[in-house]
This record gives sequence, C-alpha cells and structure tokens, in this order.
Amino acid sequence: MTPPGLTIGDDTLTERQKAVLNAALGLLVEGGDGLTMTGVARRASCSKETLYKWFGDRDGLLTATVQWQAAKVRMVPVDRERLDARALGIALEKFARDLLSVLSGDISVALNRLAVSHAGQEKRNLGMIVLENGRYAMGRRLKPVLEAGRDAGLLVFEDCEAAFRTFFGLVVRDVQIRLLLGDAMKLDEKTILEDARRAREQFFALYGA
Amino acid sequence: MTPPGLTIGDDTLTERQKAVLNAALGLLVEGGDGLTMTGVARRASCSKETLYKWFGDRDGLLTATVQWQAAKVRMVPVDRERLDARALGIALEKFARDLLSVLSGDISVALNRLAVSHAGQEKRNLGMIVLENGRYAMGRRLKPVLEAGRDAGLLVFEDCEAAFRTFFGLVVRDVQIRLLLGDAMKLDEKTILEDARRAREQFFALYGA
DNA sequence: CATTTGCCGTACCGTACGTTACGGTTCGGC
DNA sequence: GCCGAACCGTAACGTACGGTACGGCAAATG
Repeated sequence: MTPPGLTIGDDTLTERQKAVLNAALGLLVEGGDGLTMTGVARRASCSKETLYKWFGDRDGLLTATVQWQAAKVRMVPVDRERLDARALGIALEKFARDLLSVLSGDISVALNRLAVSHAGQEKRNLGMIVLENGRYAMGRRLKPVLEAGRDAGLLVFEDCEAAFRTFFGLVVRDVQIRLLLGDAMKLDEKTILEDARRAREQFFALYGA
Repeated sequence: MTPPGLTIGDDTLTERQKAVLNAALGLLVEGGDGLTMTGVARRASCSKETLYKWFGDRDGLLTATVQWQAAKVRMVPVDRERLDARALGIALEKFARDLLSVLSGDISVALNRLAVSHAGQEKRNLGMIVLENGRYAMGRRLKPVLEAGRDAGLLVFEDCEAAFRTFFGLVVRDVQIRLLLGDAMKLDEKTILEDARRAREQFFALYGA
C-alpha cells in the first residue's frame, strides 16, 4: 500500500497500477457516478482487495488517480532564449492554446468536477491537488516568461502575480465555469486559436511597453 | 406537489415552503454532505412526507432550492440614462463589485459546487439553472449597458458577447475556480473594490473609444 | 516438488440514505 | 362539536456502496 501523504509519480507506480488508475480515469470521464470501487475493479479486471491493498481506501484511490493524471500532462516548458517581442508573443499564445486545450478536455472537466465536489465536504485534499497541478502550476510556468519579458523591456508591470492573473482571465474568461456547469459550448481547434490570439493581443495592449 | 418543469418563483411558494428551502440552503452552505432529506426535515421541523409531497423527490427539492436562491439575488438593473464616460465607468465598476461579492459568497460557492457535481452525472438541470441565473443573467444585464456605451461613442466593439466575456474574464480571473476548489483566498471588501477598479480601467483600455 | 506470494473473483457485512407508510396532532370550515 | 385536510414525528424498507473475508490459481522461490 502506498503510504499516505506520499506524492505519487510516474516511477512509484507499477504498470499494473497505472492501468488501474487509467481505468479509474476512464470511468470518471464517462460519468462521475460510475466511479465506485466495484466499478474500478471490474473495469481494471482486478479485485477490490487489491485496490484497498494498493490505495488504502476510496479517497486514496481518488487521490492517486488525480496525481497520476497530473503527472501525465506535464506541459513543455517555455524557453526564454532570444526573447524579442515576436518570440514573447508566440510563447504567450502557445501557453494560451495549451491552457485552453487542457481545460476543455474531457479529463480535465471530469477531474475538476470531482475535486470541486470534494472541496464541498470536509476533505479538501483533492481540490488542493488540482489547484497545485492546475492553476498554480500554470503560474509557476508562465511567470519566468513574463519576468523575462519585463527584463527585456517588452512588458511593463509591477506585480507579476497580478499580471499572470489578468492573462489567465483574458484566456479562460467564462470557459471553465461554463464547461464545469455542463454548458454544451463548442471549443474546437479554430476557436482555441482565435481565443489565444485575442488574449495575446489584449494582454500586450494592457502590459506591452 | 409542484409540477415538474415549472419555474419556482417568489409567488409560487408559501412562506412555509420558503422556510424549508432556506433550511436546505443553510444545510448546503454548512457542508455539501449534510443536505439529506432527513437533515432538511429535521432542520426545517417538517416531515419527510411533506418534503416528498411538495417537491417530488430529492432532485426536485434541490432544483427548488437553487431556483429559490436565484430568485432572491435579483441584482438591481443598471440605468442607462445620462450616459457619459464617468457614468459608464461607475456602472461597470458597480457591476464588477456586485459580481465579485456574489461569486465569493458562501451560498454562491456552495450552490455552484452542487451544480457542478450534478453536471457530472446524467442530471444536468441544476447546472443549467445555475448557468441561466448566473453567467447568462449577468450577460443579459450588462449587454444593454455596453451597447448604450457604444451608441454614446464611449466604447468600440463589434461583438457585444465577446466584449462581455472579456469583461467577465477581467473581473473574475481565477477567483471563482479557486474558491470552488477550496482555495482559502481572502476576498474582503477592500480587495473587491480594488479588483473592480482595475477591471474597469483595463476594460476601458481595451474597448474605450 | 513443496511453499510462499500476489492477485482474481465473489460472497458478505454494515451503514447511510432515499423513499414509503402510518399513527397522532393541529386547524380551518360547517 | 365534527370532519377532513394538511402536517409532524418516526419507524420501516430497499438499495447502493464502501470495506472485509475467503477460496482458488498461477507464478515465483527455495
């Protein structure tokens, strides 16, 4: 059994365990209520006893599932070499595209729904995990780019965190909450490209030197 | 029993029924899992038989609760008389303050968590109700103001919906998703005022004539 | 070959909760 | 005062699901 509190990564899991967590992810995407211990055991062709041996209890399985998915979506970091206005704009736009793509994906929606509903109860760990690997990871990833842009004289801001949150708002707008609430909005590749370009332009209009 | 599909308003409910729904709201805010039929009956000092007689089943009670809360938070409409740049800025800033105040309130967070978790199952009605009385109601309320600003030559945009969504993003940013995920961020009166002012300034910088 | 280990499949248990049923009480109308 | 409707409080039922126990089997281990 995985010790509680230990971060689950790619190497601390056997292939069989990864398969089990992928089965849980599939069940979660197909509809939040299908994710029962019996359902996971049947989908993964394993016994419930094994689930409890490996993950402790239902919460442990859910936590491991969320962490496993978080470990899978490591986005490529942005390089801050040769930073001119064009390169910075490309980096920001690519970041926006990646963010919208992940956010609008079935897995992200299902995972955020699960974490949000668990944050309503006493168990807030799932919410914190999603926050840490979602919103906060985004900030840690983009802030060096923003600061590099400021150092290069391309951007003007005092509070980097505030600048990132504005960029976040310009990119995401009402997309995430509408998706979480079940709004059947279409977010195809073309829309994402347009949204990312618009967010970049608006961000430069607000923070460009 | 309330016929299914009928919109529950302020006048279609007796005082006793409103008290029951307020009890359900209180239970919901105190922790999503406390909202059981037995819990509501005990809190409202009524019998479960009465609950089922009035609301049909648990889903009906939840739907009525959400609609009842939505009926309570009718925000004051913005008047479009005497629209100069200063009046428009004040209207936008007040809208932003109201939006942030409602969004960060305990009831809104609890209600959105409930609706989000229900959107993950097959029953999407709660999510649609919250969307209709939340995000969409905001759009219907602000769009006339934006168009009046455009008619007065104060704002420049082609797509009113897009302009509203940008304003929404500038105001809300990451606040709602962080609150829904259980982030213990403080959003006191001072912060809301500053956020609203910043959102107004940024929106004017992007869409001002 | 004998033994241990790990795991599958399944049956089982306890609990929580939605739902129903029923006896007792209050209250307005005649 | 009498009646019926509405309602309260509680007990009871059915089910779903988290968690546990156990038999069997196959592969590793000696």
